[in-house]
Amino acid sequence: MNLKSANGPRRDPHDETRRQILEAAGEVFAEAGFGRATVREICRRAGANIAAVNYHFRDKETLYGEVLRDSQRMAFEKYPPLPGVAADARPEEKLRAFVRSFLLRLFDNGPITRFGRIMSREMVEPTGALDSLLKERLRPMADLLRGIMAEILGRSPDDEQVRLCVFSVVSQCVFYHHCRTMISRLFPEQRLDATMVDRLADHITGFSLAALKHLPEAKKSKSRRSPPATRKH
Amino acid sequence: MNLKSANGPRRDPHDETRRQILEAAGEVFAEAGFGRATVREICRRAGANIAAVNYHFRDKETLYGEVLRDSQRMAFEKYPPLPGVAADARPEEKLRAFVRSFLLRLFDNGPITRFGRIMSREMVEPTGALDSLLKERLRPMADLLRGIMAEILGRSPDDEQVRLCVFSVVSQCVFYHHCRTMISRLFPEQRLDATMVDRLADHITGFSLAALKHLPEAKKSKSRRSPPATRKH
DNA sequence: TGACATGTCAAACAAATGTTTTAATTTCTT
DNA sequence: AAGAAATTAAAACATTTGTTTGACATGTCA
Repeated sequence: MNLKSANGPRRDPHDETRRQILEAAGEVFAEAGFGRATVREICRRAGANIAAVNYHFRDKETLYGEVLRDSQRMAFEKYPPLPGVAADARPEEKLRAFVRSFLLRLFDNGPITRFGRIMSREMVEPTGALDSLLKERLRPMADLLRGIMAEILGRSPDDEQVRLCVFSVVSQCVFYHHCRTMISRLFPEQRLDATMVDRLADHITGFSLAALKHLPEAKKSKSRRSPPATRKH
Repeated sequence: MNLKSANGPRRDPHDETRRQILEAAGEVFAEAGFGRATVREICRRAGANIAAVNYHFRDKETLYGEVLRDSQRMAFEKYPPLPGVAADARPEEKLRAFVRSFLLRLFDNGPITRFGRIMSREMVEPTGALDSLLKERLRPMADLLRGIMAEILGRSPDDEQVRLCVFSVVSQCVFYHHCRTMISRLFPEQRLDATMVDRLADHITGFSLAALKHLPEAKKSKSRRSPPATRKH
């Protein structure tokens, strides 16, 4: 009888091969994407046999799922959405922290970069591994930002303008990472790494807050929010 | 001697197979990307033999290049960057037209959709076919928008803030198309098709112009820190 | 008509890939 | 230490892929 196929291999603390495969898979998937990545290359970098992937993980797809889960967890552990921001802080401050963390999550050097790389590909051709990530991480993130935006605008989180403004902020955050090859070619003077994060965060929050404060008035659909002025003055 | 490999096959006007392969290849490349697309599927949809791709085009890669060139030409013929805008029009009006055309180019129904789909993939994993497109189309577009933005801001086109604002506008345009699978899942109420283009264009231009008009004054080359947000250092 | 270029087709080729198999080896338990 | 379980290793398997080959068909023009 084959225990592996039923319960998977034992998770010994000294299971080194499995860990190294996960590490190597992170690199390869981030560089080549799921389709172009090969288990042979993963095993080569892990110093393991070709059969190791199918033994320690069920198949390539399951391995990919674990890689995505792992890199996502690392990224959000190091860069939570609102690091050290008081719950009652001004929404403008929350927005700035949110944008900064977002950018850092994408431009951090080291293994965390994988998360951004893999996510970029998931946007274009999503895999099944995206579903759980969406529920666990992305939806709470979206709700959080929607709440911040609603507070700044003095509107309901379900308002259409709030949703569009969420898009406007998020789009600026993902753009620099997602389109970085195009940016580098069209604007070689634009640096795109962790050292630029603060400057980019300054611009994005400055640009967005200027827009949010002076947006042309649109009809409020179902405004159920009382304090209309979180204004500074 | 084989003339095909030297000069390519004759371009007879009644060369139907070649045209149908180009058409089918457009579909398949847009749906699956260069890597996942197979010449067998392309030939099947074109009703042609498997050898047809290598006969009429040199190989899969050359075919991809012609598809990209074709779809790009169609997209910009139907939606030029500034359709019917006078050269001396106000920059705000130019910006609105630019954004609208940008969105239409991505969300047009029909064969033009392919351009957006293929470009999305080129962002994540660029191929050699991107180079010529970049020089011919994208750089002029970028320069055009940079000029508009410089005029609105009253700054030099080479100013860093101008560049960052270009990014802020372009990012909002590409976002809805590039991240449409994510948007659909997180915000099912958000429609994403040609019927939404006008509304999206209104929001993007409104948001961006509000920001541009009320941007906090930045020095020419130094970043600024306005709010009392820094806690760590 | 007959040579010739051009296009089409079925088949095969060569390389790559995920996975499985089967045996050897290591590790753990008793 | 002995047997069982877990892990590793080499090889092979089954597909899929882009590409090529060689035969055949078709149209053109002397």
